Amino acid sequence: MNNQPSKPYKRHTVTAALPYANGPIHVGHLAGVYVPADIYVRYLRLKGEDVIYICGSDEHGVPITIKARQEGVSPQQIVDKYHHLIKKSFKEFGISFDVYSRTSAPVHHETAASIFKTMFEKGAFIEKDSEQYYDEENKQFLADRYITGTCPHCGYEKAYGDQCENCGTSLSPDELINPRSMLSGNKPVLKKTRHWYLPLNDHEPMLRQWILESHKNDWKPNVYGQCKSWIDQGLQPRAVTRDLDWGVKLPLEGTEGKVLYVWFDAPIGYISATREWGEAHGKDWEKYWKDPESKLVHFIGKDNIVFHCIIFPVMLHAEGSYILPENVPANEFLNLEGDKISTSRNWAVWLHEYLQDFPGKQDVLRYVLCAAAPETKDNDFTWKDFQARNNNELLAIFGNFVNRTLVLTHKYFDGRVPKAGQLTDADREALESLKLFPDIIGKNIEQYRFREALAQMMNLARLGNRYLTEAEPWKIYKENPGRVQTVLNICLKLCAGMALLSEPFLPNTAKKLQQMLNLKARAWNEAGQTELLAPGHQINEAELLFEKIEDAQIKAQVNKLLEIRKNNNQEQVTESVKAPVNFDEFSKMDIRVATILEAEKVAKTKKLMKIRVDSGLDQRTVVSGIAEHFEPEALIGKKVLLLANLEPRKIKGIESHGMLLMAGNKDGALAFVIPEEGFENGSVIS
RNA sequence: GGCGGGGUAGCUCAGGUGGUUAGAGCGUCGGAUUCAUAACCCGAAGGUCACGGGUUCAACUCCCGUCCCCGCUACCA
Repeated sequence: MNNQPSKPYKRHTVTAALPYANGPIHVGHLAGVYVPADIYVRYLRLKGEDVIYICGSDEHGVPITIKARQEGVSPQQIVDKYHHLIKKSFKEFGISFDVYSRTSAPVHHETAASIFKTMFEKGAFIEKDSEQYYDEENKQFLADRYITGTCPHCGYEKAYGDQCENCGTSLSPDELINPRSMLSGNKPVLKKTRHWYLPLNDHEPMLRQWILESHKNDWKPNVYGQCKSWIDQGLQPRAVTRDLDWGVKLPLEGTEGKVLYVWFDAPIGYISATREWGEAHGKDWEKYWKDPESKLVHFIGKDNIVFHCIIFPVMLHAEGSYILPENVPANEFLNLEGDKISTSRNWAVWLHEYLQDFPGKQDVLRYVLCAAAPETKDNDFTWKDFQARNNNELLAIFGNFVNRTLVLTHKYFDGRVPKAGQLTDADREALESLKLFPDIIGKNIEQYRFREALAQMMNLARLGNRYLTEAEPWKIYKENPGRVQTVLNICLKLCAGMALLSEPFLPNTAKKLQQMLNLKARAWNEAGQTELLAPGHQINEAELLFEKIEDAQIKAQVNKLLEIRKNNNQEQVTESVKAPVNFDEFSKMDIRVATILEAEKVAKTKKLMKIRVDSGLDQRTVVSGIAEHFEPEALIGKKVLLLANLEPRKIKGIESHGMLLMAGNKDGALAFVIPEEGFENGSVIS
């Protein structure tokens, strides 16, 4: 990460991951992607660089069509709702996109279709036919999520084609017993369909050279390692089309009902957004994507590494005229109060709610999220930490130094910048240190070390506090007002430096401070210079930059989360009640007491145990997913309940005849279920 | 199970081609101070650098093994 190639770039193309338009933005998104990217581009702008910051809503894909169905509205209505909510909250929060577009925009459909077409004409795809479930009444192929049926594992009747919500198992549609189309309720039929695949494997030499060799030292370890892992495991062709009516239509004859797979069209959204910006501002957008002197950087979360480091670059490379990203600084995940953030479980701090609950405190959240950004490993957001960082750092160190300086300037010199006299060693030291900060902070930002950059920015304020305290102007004013002039002159210079250097991190605070100092906006490199404020310059009234956040406010937020946690636990209980069965259905089950004779772990699995049982009728082999909970030796001789007439099934090459019945609690622990006294093998449960 | 990332003070994190007393911020405790939103400033306590082996004159830093957390992946009848 340290050896930045010193290639000179003429311009910067910075993208932030497109938020999926099926929910609002939360602190995890901000800390991982939008805040770091925003700091980066604000810094580049202050350096006078040519930079464009691109984002937009990702609005295609099956989950949005599902959500639309559930709510009885069109997919467009869903994405409209979230697109506007997201766009508005970003704007209010101060994420300074040059353009925030959306993938349902006509310019995106055109761009994505055209890129597909170019690739198609260059022979970048392979075509393959396969059989997929089709709803004859609605005349359409069914996405995995649109097929429902009985879960082959737990018997839950409303399992989806990709996952059973009851037992959490991931499925494929052909595993479902008695599959039904969610559109018509009919039994779907298998029908042949044609799809286009991107042969990622053909591009392996390019990826090896580009990532493994030329970016070995400047990509983050998590990103580089993940890419290496994927490349070494061998890449597979990946379908780029789907049978769906929500998305970018294929620009080929005779392909009605087919759209680009969402992962293919989404990253192209960066390009179409740039095009939209270029057309609106009369700028040549293509330079930002095609000129090798443009530096392309993708800010994303770790879940997106493969798309931005492998798949999208392969697309760009196959298209032929595009540049590849110079870096992809992916962050890890942010947890909330110890638990994973979850949109569906409402376990999140939502940006639009934060903006309501803490009006005018955008910079506080920016500060906290940057200081605790998950740069090298997952991190935890807590309200207590939020409060502490505001009260003990922003307010006590940054705000306090500015306030002390301005109050003293007004008190002694009527708000006019005093003239510096003879400099002492301490004075010179302070000014020398100030000069170093633009470079120190800037270098850290350029290397995507935002936490360290922010800490350095705060060190400038610490330096100011120490200098001021040691100089003690309030003590010496009477006998030596000339000395006080020099001290405050230097303190004001430090404040002026802070007013510029804090801008990428705390843009609203920086602006406020610049207004208080009556300072015109300057370039980044001027921050270290000492003549920003001329003697005699009139400054404005001192206002507080930050206010204390009281315990009550924090308590309210914590309580809100506790309430959500409580609701989630209750919902889990009610949701897991299965559909009613009648007695006949129940009596089909042949459940018997059995004894475990042998048990061994199945090789190369985490959960599977191969178990030999005596069922009273016979001895048989059962494969059971309990290996995480028990040691094989501990099982031998144990009495268990056996579902004896479950259809045999091969698991990992082993034929399993039946199923062991276990009790499982909400923590995921398992326990045996057996008769109280030693009933003999074969005893029937009814 | 495979692959990747991580495991360093109460909390959030730095660090090192191996080399004297392992660093910072916040928190805690003590002192000093009053210009300042009980804030600032000074000082202290606090770490077997996940665990076990090995290489070495010397390892937190290199090698092997184990455990734990996160992600991808296989798998869950």
